[in-house]
Amino acid sequence: MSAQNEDTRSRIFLTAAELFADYGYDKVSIRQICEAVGIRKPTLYYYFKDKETLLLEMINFSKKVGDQIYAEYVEAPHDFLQKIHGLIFGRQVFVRKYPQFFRFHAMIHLFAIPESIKREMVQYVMSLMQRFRKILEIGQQQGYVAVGEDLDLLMMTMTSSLNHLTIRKFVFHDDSALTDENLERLYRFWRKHFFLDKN
Amino acid sequence: MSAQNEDTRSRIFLTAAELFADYGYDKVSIRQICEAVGIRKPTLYYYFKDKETLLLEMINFSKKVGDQIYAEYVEAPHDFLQKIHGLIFGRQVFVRKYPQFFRFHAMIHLFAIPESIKREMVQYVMSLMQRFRKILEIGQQQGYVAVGEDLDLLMMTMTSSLNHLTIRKFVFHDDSALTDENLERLYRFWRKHFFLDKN
Amino acid sequence: MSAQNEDTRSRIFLTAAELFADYGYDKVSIRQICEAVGIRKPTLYYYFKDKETLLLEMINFSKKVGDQIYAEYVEAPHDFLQKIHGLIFGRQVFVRKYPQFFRFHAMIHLFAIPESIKREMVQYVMSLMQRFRKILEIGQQQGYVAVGEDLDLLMMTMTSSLNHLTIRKFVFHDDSALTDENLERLYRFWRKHFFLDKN
Amino acid sequence: MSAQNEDTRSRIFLTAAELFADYGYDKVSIRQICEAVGIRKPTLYYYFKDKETLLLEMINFSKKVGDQIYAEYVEAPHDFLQKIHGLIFGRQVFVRKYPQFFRFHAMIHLFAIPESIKREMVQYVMSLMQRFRKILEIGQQQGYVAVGEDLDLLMMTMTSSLNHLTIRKFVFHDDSALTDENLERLYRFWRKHFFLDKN
DNA sequence: CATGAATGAGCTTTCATTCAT
DNA sequence: CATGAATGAAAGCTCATTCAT
Repeated sequence: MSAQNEDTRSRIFLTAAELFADYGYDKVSIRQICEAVGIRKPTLYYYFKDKETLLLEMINFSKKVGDQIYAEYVEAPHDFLQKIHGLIFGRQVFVRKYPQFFRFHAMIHLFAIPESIKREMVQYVMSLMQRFRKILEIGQQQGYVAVGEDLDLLMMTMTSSLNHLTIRKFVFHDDSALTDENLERLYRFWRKHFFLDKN
Repeated sequence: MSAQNEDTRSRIFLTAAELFADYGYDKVSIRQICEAVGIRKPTLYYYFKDKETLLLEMINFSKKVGDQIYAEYVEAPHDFLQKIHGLIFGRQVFVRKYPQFFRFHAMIHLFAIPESIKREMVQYVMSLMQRFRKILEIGQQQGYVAVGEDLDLLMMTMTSSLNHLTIRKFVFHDDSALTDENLERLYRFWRKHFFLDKN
Repeated sequence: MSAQNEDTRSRIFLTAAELFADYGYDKVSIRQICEAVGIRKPTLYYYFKDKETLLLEMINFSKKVGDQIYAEYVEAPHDFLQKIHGLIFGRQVFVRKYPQFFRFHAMIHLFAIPESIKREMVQYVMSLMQRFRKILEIGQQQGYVAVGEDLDLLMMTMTSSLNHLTIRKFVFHDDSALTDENLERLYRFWRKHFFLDKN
Repeated sequence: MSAQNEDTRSRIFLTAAELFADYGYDKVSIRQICEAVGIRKPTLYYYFKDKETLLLEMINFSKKVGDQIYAEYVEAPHDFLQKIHGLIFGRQVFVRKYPQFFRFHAMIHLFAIPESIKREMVQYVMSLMQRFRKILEIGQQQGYVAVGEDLDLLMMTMTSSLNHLTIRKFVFHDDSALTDENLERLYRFWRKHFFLDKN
């Protein structure tokens, strides 16, 4: 693959990600993407079989990045509180590394996409939940989470808070939502209400 | 307005609500709505200026019902815990009273809608937040919420949990999410983690 | 159905028949048809679900007319030779009644059409053959066709000659092919070579 | 021209012939041909100026082979009946020698091709007819064909029967149509009905 | 009140073809 | 010899909307 090639391809990729994040998958036409990239329509089809495939490749890229960050910031650390901290701040790493892309990643759940892709996404989110539940079990073993705690509700509460902030930033364009300071506040809130202090 | 008139109008209204909830606002065509209702397109345009107006009227109806229920189940009760209980179970009242419509109400946040409408919706949701924050302040006055508690985060945590369950039911079609039993569990979870027992 | 309606619809129908006959089904675009008729594209789609349906309706009309003529000119007469005469001159009746349409009828076998439609057409032609074979059997009973004659070959020979002339006229634009005089010649040729004189 | 060169060229040639025969000239895209051959599009354009030229070269090849066989099997033999036999079985020689190509040869008349090419083809078919008429005149001289016979109709009848069988095989996929046995039957049918026995 | 008929603008996708390398 | 990259033109089709009746 020549440099030119890679360049055009990834320009399509990133531009489409931004547009999809801004207006939703099917409000964005191929024409719009092409105009934004500065190519003609058949060129886009040279790189991506069709619109759905373009979306799929973006979702897969999203997942890959998300998984990598989750592995590094949540699963790798040994200490439970560090995992929790990583869960919160891993998002910031994503945002900073692929700013345009994170918006896509955050929005993708919200807009109308082909049914088949939607089903796959639901599957994926479910599996993420399972993975996260294991983290909480480790927290219990390490004595940070009370025995008898309702882990499902705890998991849901934490996940939904984080998503809420993300949506507030990217859907409501509320820039105060996802600041480092705010996330630090969230971390303290969780420690205070949900986790035991071991000392 | 004759009875016939009103009937056709509300049949359009309800049918469109269901279709929008099922497939998203702009995946549903005027044609589809008309076919489902059993009328021709100009008839729909007789009752609703255009597709956007139809959506707007549905959103306003949604708000009205939501507000009524909020007033009755959250604002009316004197005791803070009753308010919280009402916050949770008011949704169930909505669901049972206008089943098709609640699905619309829950989904509307998630799909691509005209930008102007979206802005208005964001405004509305913000104002709801403010209203809810007042409830928490009352909780503080009544001694149920700790002095020094981070009310913003508390509010966000609660709101997002409830929304999470709603989405799980209507987007992920997970019927186990929004059962009475589950909501009761959530109520206990909140009481245990967030609210003080006054005795 | 208003008169206007019927008019536009049948103008599309006839214009498309001519164009299809001239250039073949998929060399003719919807745009071309619309321009020729003097309407816009959505109007065509108002009357015909899609291009394939348009073709199908034309084929069915073709069949209907063909069948009627076959019944009247081939099956109705009692005497075998009259049947044969009707077989030949029935075509002329079709040509004169629906001139544009007969061209379509003659060409449809020859051009690329959707596979599903093609299969159905083959079925139909086969069934016509069966019907025609019965005519020859009657000829045998009436003593016009020799006992022991190879009816399959006879049938094939006759059918293919007629088709040949038709193709020569409509594909090769050889106007001398399908004249009354020529058909009369063919009739005599058949009588001389294939049929017994009963006196 | 190198061997490699010739090889690629003829692979394109044969593959295109098969595809054209299967789906028709303009239902087959350059892309499809290239994928089937395993080359990229510009390579095809290196060997053939454009799609029409490719078709033309195929038609010319078709003609050449057809002419050769006609010369050898129809024109070369001295005895009229042998010529007729050759007319019938020459096709089988073609089929066996260039199986993929004969299908193309048989189908080419049937599908939409550029108008200019079509005109040329009609010319060619007409000239074949003239050539064949000469054969029948020889038959008359040799006493196999009755004086006063309508040679045009005879010619047409024979040609169209043969074409009919070919079409039945390649368009209708009726494998029973073009068997040696069937052709032998046809030969006997002709002898019996059209030709005089000289003894 | 309701509809038949019509439309402009737009959609996704594919085509044959070219040019620099 | 062969290809990666690009394109103008056109395909079939659907959309929200309107107007005369």
